[in-house]
This record gives sequence, C-alpha cells and structure tokens, in this order.
Amino acid sequence: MEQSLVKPTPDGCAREILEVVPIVMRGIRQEIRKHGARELSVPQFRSLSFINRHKGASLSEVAEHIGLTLPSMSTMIEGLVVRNYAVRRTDSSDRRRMTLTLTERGQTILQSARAATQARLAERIGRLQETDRKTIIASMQILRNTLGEPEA
Amino acid sequence: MEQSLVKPTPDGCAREILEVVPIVMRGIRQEIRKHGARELSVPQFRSLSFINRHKGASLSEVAEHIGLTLPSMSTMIEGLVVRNYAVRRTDSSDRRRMTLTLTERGQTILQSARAATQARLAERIGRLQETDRKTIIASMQILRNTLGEPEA
DNA sequence: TATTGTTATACTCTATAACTATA
DNA sequence: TATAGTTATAGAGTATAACAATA
Repeated sequence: MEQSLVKPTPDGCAREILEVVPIVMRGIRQEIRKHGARELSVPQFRSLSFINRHKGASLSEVAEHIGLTLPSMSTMIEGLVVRNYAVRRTDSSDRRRMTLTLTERGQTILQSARAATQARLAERIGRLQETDRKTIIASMQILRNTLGEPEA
Repeated sequence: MEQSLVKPTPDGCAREILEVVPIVMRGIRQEIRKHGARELSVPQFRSLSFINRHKGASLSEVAEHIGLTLPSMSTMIEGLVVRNYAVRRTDSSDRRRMTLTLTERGQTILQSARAATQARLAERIGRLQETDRKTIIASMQILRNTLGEPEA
C-alpha cells in the first residue's frame, strides 16, 4: 500500500471520505443513467436489487433497507409496478402487508443495468494494479461494517 | 490487511463499490442534514467548500468541478447568494464571468457543517484500528484518481 | 390502539431549451 | 460566432400530514 500524506487520524479519514465519496457517487449515477440503464435511478436500482435478493419482501422492509420513508417508497414502487418491473400482492396472512417481487422484465432490467454499470466501472478499475483493487475491496468492507447501519 | 472473500478482479471490485458507496452516501447525507448543517445539501456543501478553496472562482469552474450543468449551478448559487452565504461579482476583466466568494456567514456555515459532519463520521471511524483507517485513506486516494474525472 | 400502506401536497435538485450580454 | 450566465419550464425524488384498512 502506498504512503499517504493524509494522517490516519479519525478526522483525516472522515475528511477524505467526505471529499471522495460524493465524487464517486456522481460517477455511479452518471454510469447508471448512461449505458443500458437509462430507466433506473440509483435508489430504484437498489430497490430492485433488494427485492430480487429478498423475494416477497414487504414495502416497509424495502423502505427500511434503502433508507426512505414509507410514502416515498410507496411512490417509487408504484412507478416500478406501472412500468411492469415489479408486482405488488397483498400478503394473505396479514392483509396490511404488500409483498413485492420482480417480474421477468424487472429481473432483465436489473441484470442489464448492473452489468452495464459494473462493466463501465470495471473498465476503469481494470487499469489499477491488483494491490490497489485489494485495498479498495478491503476498505469497502470496512465502510460497510462501520457506516452501514445508522446509529441514531 | 484482512483477507476478503471478494476476489480482487475488476468486476468484483466494481460490484463492491456499487453496493457500498450508495450506503455511505446515504449516511453522509443524513449527517449533513441532521447535526448543525440543516441548511445545506451535499452539493451546496461541496460548492461552498470549492469556492472557499478557490476564491474568485467562476460559475463555470464550480459547475465543472461539482459536475452540474451551468443552469443548475446558476440556480444553486442564486440560492446561496439569497441566503447571504456567497457573493457574486462581475469580473472586471471579462464582464461575462461571475466571480464567486463566500461571505463571512458562508464561511461560518461551511465550517460548522464540515465540523459537525466530520465529527460524527470520525466518531464511528475512531473505533477502527489505525490499519483500517490507513486502508480507507489509501482507497479514497485511489478512487479519486481513478474515478475522479469522468471520461466520456 | 398500533401497524401497514396510500394519497395529497410541497419543496429541492436537476436537466434542456431559449434567451441576454459580452468577447 | 463563441462563451458565460440567466430564465423558463418540466420531471424526478423526497418529505410531512392526513387518511384508510387491517391487526
């Protein structure tokens, strides 16, 4: 790993995150919009992805995971349902809950969005050395564990 | 550095970024909104920060750096000017350009927003070991260099 | 009463198109 | 003509408040 001028204090580290993460995020958004995934925003992409991993998840569960309020998520899902990416069904054992699943079309869109975005990202990342990629992967896992679940 | 189950291929690395960065971003947004910085969105925060580092920057320069179109940035700056965080002046040597600087109030807001957000982030990060912080810093620098400037 | 979800409403962020002023 | 910026307009994404249905 290369030496850095930034001191590894909690503050220096936080400052770096605060500066770089929004930049990377901007790039991801652009990629999702551009190549093969014009139809999906980042939260839509993440929601489809979550529903795909947790088939039959309820609206609340998706909202909780993505970090949106229930009304916002309701609106977003409505948009996905209208476009035939997802299906809403009333849970027979608790008729207040809506269970969500992807349609075939939704799965297709999700896969192509993920593949296109990932490929564009991977293209740039492929120019790095393997040690750099290891560093990135390690730090993503640290960040996921450390900042993944909001505390307050 | 810990061993990871994720293979350090470009694709595995891209997948990790695609999964973790939006999560971290969500956390950052929440922090900026919550503690001491209710008045600023992430792009506003970044714009103030850029103007502070590049006093007298033009509207185009800020837009370019943040990654917004000129009209969007014009609108955003208008909002900052109205709230007395920034000042717009016509460049005397080229009267088409607007030079931007922060007011004292803008500097104060920026500092307190940064301090509050950074402190909340740092609080969590402080629980990590120094090697983990080094990993994060290293990867942020790699990401900045690799994904910092859009290609297309 | 508490929980799950929807509808109504409003505000922010962002873009594209059309425009003005200056070079 | 080209560049810097603004205004007009529209769409997406999000929130809060009020509501309906079910437990």
